[in-house]
Amino acid sequence: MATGPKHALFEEFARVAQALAHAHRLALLEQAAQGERTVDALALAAGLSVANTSQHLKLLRASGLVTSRRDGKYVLYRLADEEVLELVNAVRRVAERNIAEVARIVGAYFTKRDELEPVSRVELLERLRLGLVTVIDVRPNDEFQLGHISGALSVPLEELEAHLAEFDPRREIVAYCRSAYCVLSFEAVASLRNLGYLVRRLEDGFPEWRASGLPFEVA
Amino acid sequence: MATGPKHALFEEFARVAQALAHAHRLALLEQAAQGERTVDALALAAGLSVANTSQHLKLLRASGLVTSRRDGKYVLYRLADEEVLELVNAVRRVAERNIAEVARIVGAYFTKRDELEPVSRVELLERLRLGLVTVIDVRPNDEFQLGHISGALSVPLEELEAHLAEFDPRREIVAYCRSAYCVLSFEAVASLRNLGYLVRRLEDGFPEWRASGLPFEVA
DNA sequence: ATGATATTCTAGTGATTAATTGAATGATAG
DNA sequence: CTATCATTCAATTAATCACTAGAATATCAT
Repeated sequence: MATGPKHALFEEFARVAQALAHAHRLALLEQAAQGERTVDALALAAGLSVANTSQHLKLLRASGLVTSRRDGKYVLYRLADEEVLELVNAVRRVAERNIAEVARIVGAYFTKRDELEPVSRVELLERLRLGLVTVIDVRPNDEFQLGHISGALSVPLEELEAHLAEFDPRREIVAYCRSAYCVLSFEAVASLRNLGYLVRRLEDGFPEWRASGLPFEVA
Repeated sequence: MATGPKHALFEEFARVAQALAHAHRLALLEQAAQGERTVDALALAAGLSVANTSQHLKLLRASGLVTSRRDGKYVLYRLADEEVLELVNAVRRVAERNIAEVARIVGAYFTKRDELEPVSRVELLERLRLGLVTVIDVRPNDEFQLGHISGALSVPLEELEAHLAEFDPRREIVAYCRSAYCVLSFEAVASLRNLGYLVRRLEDGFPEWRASGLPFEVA
């Protein structure tokens, strides 16, 4: 119907939105936000076949959401830029606020495991500076190595019990993960609370910490 | 494939993105961002049949992007909240930055009409305060009446020539419109430049001005 | 109540498009 | 040359989608 430059632009914007409009692609974006990942790693993390993952990544790249580079045998994908992280979080916020089903899922699963407010990035930074807190990264270790909050311990959720000795029971623990609703940190908080630890979650995840310009380390 | 609460949330987020993934719905959102509009007005503005508009609006409402209320014979739609405006703008920014086709359209059409940087909201506010500038709202008058920048003149693009007498040739003119790539303000700037006026565009549009908490008037 | 106006719903249609897979093809390292 | 990693191709299946027409519903004016 309508033509003209504005309509043409809207069609392009719609393509970007379309790229976001699939649960698998959102999962891939969450992974890619952690750092550069191979197609294989992304496929594994998302539970998809490599071919299918490659197709989805192709679409994400065409829509400007991810970029790739070849490194030897591997092709590494990552978010195109931090705007993409903001975009995905904007979708999340709108859904949280305006869709009843989201509130239901969050209420039924997540708040059951952690009814406390998460720690804000600013607050964590301050408490880190004062040496008041133990920060644990509950993602798998390979994601930790791609980048993590400075001073954090790598404590993959499956190995939580093996690391208990490292925790000072009198210091508060802050657990973080990939993103706002990454299951791992909720599980970690629930387990550690049961064991009597004082523990909270960090708001959002590592990508948001890094995008905020806060101190992080690689490897 | 994957289940669990996270996947369920991703499916909900994908539904929100899906709602954005159509040029007509983006056009409807742009209209709804100006203020409360009737279905009829939205249909007219988007060039769609009323029935079709109603269907799209239903989808937008189910995805939490717009809300509606009945006022007598009419049903009025508006954006659910300002997060939605941010979401749409986040899509726009990602597309601008990462899609070559968008850069091509913008370069081919828009920068031809106005190669100057737009005036920022902060700058306009300051120059308004100092009385240095004439602000013109080039949207149709009904949108002006739904809300406009305090002190702005209603100068619908079609009536531009009839309003020339109101402009002091020595004062700079700032034109604004619905959104970042609203054609009207680009056309207005091009026409007024040809007539020798000093004129620039405001960045983004009225909805962003209002969402920033800057002074506006209704009626 | 009745007619006029505004919006939504139902159902259907035709077209388009999307997701996925397995096999074939490319690219790279050793 | 072979193994590994990734992409592409071809094909299948499924889905969904945009849109319309006409009926149905809601409200207002008289």
